[in-house]
Amino acid sequence: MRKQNVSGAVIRRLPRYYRHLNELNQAGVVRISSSALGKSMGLTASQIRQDLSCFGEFGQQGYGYNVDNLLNEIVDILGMNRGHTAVILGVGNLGRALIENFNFGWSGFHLNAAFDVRPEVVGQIMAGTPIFHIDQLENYLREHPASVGVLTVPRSIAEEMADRLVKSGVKGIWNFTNTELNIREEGIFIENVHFSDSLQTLSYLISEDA
Amino acid sequence: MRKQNVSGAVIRRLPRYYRHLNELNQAGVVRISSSALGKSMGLTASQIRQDLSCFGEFGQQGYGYNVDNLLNEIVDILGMNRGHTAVILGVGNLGRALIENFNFGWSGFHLNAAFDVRPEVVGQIMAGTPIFHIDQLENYLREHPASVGVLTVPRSIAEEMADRLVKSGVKGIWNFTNTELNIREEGIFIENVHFSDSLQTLSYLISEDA
DNA sequence: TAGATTGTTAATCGATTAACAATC
DNA sequence: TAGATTGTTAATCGATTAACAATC
Repeated sequence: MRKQNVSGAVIRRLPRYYRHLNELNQAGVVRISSSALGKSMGLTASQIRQDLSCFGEFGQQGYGYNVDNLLNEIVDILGMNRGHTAVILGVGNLGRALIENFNFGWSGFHLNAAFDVRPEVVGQIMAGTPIFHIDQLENYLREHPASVGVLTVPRSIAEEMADRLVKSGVKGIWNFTNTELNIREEGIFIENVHFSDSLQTLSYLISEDA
Repeated sequence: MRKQNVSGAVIRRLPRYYRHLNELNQAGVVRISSSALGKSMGLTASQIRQDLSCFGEFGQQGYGYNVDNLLNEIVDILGMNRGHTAVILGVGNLGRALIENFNFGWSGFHLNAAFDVRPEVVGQIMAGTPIFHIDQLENYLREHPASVGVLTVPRSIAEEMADRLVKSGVKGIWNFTNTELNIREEGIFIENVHFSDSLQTLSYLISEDA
């Protein structure tokens, strides 16, 4: 797998491949051609073959792709089989929603712990996830390293918490705080989930031409 | 404002402009040049001028852009001043997080109501938003049309709920269900917030080359 | 074998960047 | 006026699509 020259556009399509192949797999489909997959996903066959060729040769002439095999390749490409771990900072409504309803395992992650300051939640175990006081963050991460820190704290402390996560060795930050984090450390990746950007895009689309 | 030929890439940058200009405005900055704005946002001056020129001429030679004025233009372009309204379907953890913590007003929306089936929540008023039984959806929307329906229901009923929203006249669906909705009606827009796609992208980035 | 479909190279299309005349 | 900076046209770069020889 050579990932040096892979464009962001290709990377962002990989999770969609994962989702679609998963559905095909569960529906019992054994093989699929790039044109059939493309049709069902709204992509061209060319694009699918081009995308996959960034990572290897997974198909067979005259046959297409074995669904199960390709699914496993995508899992490997996405790094979903590396035993990644996560901790959540901020157990407000959104933090709780992630703890209780989001399936980290489905994306190859294990959620180790969550952190907050509020006495009502600190010490609890929520859907199997222990909640510690934020003061314990550094100690905890020293013992139990996390691949990713999930930021669901208030905007006002986002930057500070992000710094603490990075200092404690996370490789990525999953940022729900609707701020642009100014991390410039080498090799730290930030993935933003900006609800308001998303809603504003929708606003644009539904608004009549003026 | 002519929006026929505006590419998705440009549209997705508009909310970022909104965010940055807002911060500049609050910091008391009165004017800014495309090169200064670009530097602070990590874009080229060319791109900013090119982007804005899709919608009009908002600057002045030798001066740059008036921050307050440009901010208003972006608000108008994004349709944030059209009195858009929203309803939420599904008051689980995520629905509640949006009701209680997400600032719809900041994106130009008013959240009118939410819908669920669970007796514990139906009839409640949550952070000012009334929660009705889903059976009341059509009646309610007939009286109080909504621009957008927010889908925070379980995956299993996502498609069905989306259909009901579309039949009741929403123009857009803000989809948090991690499924691809198969709406093909003319002029209905779907904006997906796929948490797992986002986390898997991060997984790819933090995973070492194999 | 004949038909199907791959991986890859070449062609096209679109988006970003650079350059510059216009002008505040 | 001189300096700065726009809006826009042209050049470059990158991503998508088309074509096709290789081959299962």
